[in-house]
Amino acid sequence: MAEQANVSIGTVDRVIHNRGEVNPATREKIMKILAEMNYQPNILASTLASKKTHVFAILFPEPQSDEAYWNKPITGVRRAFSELQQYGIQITSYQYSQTDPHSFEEKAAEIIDSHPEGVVLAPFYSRESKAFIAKLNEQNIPFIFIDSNLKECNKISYIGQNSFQCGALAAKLFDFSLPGRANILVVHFAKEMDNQNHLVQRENGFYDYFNQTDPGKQKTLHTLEIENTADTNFYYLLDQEIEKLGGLDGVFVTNSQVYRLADYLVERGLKHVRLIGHDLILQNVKHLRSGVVDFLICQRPEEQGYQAINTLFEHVILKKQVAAENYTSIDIVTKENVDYYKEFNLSSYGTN
Amino acid sequence: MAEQANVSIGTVDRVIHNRGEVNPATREKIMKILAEMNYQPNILASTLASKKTHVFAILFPEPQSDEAYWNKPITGVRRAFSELQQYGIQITSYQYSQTDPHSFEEKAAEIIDSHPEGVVLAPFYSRESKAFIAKLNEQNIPFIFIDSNLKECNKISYIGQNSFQCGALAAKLFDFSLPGRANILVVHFAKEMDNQNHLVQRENGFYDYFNQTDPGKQKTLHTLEIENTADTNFYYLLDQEIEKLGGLDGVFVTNSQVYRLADYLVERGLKHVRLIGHDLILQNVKHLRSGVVDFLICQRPEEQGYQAINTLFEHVILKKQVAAENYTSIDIVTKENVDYYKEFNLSSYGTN
DNA sequence: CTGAAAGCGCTTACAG
DNA sequence: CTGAAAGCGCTTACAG
Repeated sequence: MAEQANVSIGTVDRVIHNRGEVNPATREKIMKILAEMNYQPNILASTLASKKTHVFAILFPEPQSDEAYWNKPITGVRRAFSELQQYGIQITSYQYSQTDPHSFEEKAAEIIDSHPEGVVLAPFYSRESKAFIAKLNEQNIPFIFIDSNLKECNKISYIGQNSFQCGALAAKLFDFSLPGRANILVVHFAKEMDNQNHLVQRENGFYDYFNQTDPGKQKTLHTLEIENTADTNFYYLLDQEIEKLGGLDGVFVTNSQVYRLADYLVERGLKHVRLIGHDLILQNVKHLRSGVVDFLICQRPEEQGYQAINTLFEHVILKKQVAAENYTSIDIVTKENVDYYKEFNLSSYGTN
Repeated sequence: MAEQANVSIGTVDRVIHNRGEVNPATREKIMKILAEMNYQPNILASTLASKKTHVFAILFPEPQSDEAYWNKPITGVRRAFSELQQYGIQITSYQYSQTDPHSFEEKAAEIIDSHPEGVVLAPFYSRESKAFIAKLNEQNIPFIFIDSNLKECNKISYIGQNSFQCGALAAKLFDFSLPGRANILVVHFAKEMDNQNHLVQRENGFYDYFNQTDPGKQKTLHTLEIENTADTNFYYLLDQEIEKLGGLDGVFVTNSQVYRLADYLVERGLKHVRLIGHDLILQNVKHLRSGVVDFLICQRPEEQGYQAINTLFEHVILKKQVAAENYTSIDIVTKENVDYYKEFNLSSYGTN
């Protein structure tokens, strides 16, 4: 190593990790030799010697059931953990309610108190997220967004889809399969969405596609917001809407709750309606196989969880440069290829 | 560790790696304690101490150009290498000609002579591949198939698509966008394919779909084999074929050379023809963006290369159980989502 | 058949 | 400001 090439030993370490206490002259000398020999630290030896531990915190929405979407990113986090625990990585998981912004604030405060070395969060509530981010920035804790993005804050990285483009893709698929005149409904199973919300961005992409390609206004588009509760009270809303439109040819549901619309279509015997929605959850797959749902536009949530942790590791431990925006693929899933989108599933890891 | 719990030290190592020379009684005792404490070896320490090196060989077709398909799996191999070289993994790359089975045999012989600890191969020529595999089995060298599969040989794993299902998916997309009567051509840019060949399996899946769903024979299907050379002499073949069919509504090209058919359609001004093919190479993407190609059915070749090496590492070094068939996703790529299928690209690593 | 020693490339107190 | 020593959890010859 550089030590024999020059003088000291632990001094080399001091300059590599610049923990001061080094004569500028010798520092220069060592730096030069390091550069010359293109020194690459051996992380194996390094983590073996320093029995240090690095804790990351994740802050995700609580899954509404065992089959719900938000279980999947956690699976990916676990896989990353299983690979990185040998480097002393620990992960603490925090969950907030999808209907209670206050729970987000509570968990965020807990995270701040625990002083993690990095955070992965899904910024579901944008106001509360911004407050949290301000705190993280104050304390110089690096963070990564997953699933949806917030502009203009110094995140390490965003990992997720381009929501606008998801909407455009859904539009294309309707365009492809519904030639001529058609009534298409866009359904949000959510309430009070602000403009940062990625469901709104999906909607925007959808409308934009037809604005670009359908100057003759062959397609009649309409949007409906339905509160995200588990009941079937929304059926009458749809009945009304369809009557108003004078028939229905297609429905685009902007999130993973498309199965609820599928249930409705089955209940009402509306077999000819093209239905497109998002995400590969069990209930959606059932309706995809039976032909009620035509296409599911999917992300790879396990992959996203896995990548988020890995990216944090690369940034925090390996001090590598990481990409600021990591847009994941927008997958079109049909009955024919659905079997090949089953992501890995692991047994048990102690992610907490 | 177990050492103080009992007696020795290097003896524990001897039983863990069973290099004999251990009294059966003490062996039992140590085994028991190991099990009790659920001993997990520390690979970091292990690879640090034993400055061993593990060499893997890869045997892929030679890319026909800088933009050709077979560059992509190599990129994935490089990425895996960059992560695993710290564990002493080395990779030697061998390439054979896609038009000369003999070159495959030559490279295979070189690999055998080099005594690698594992092999990843694309079994392009099935007869030659079988001979190679027989040798590998003889010498107990584990191997993994990538891209296409060979049944009934004790491979560690297959990593690639289900080709039959790719064909079915292509059929579905035509079915979806060409209602009623239609003439659809299946084009192979290849010659003398045996039945193991994955292009043939794609064709089979395609025909099977319509056999299942089109009892009224609304679709007229026909297959054409065109030798895989770089010229445009095949244009007249297509002209003839179209005349015979009395018009053309769709073409399915079973491999990545769909851009050649796109060139033909542009040249002949056949704008209304639906065109579906395989794989995300530059020339195909160009035609996808311009609207000549409607859908590309894609695999993730970088991902496959990456996974192949990782799987070999897990089997050979980590002694883990690995999945025997690792079917990768069958992605539908359109103009709208193509930007999100650009896989990672790395600068330079010394894979050879 | 089984110890005990040296060393892998680093980090971490601890002397000076 | 800078050495020198001990140790991380393992492996590898080398003695007995």
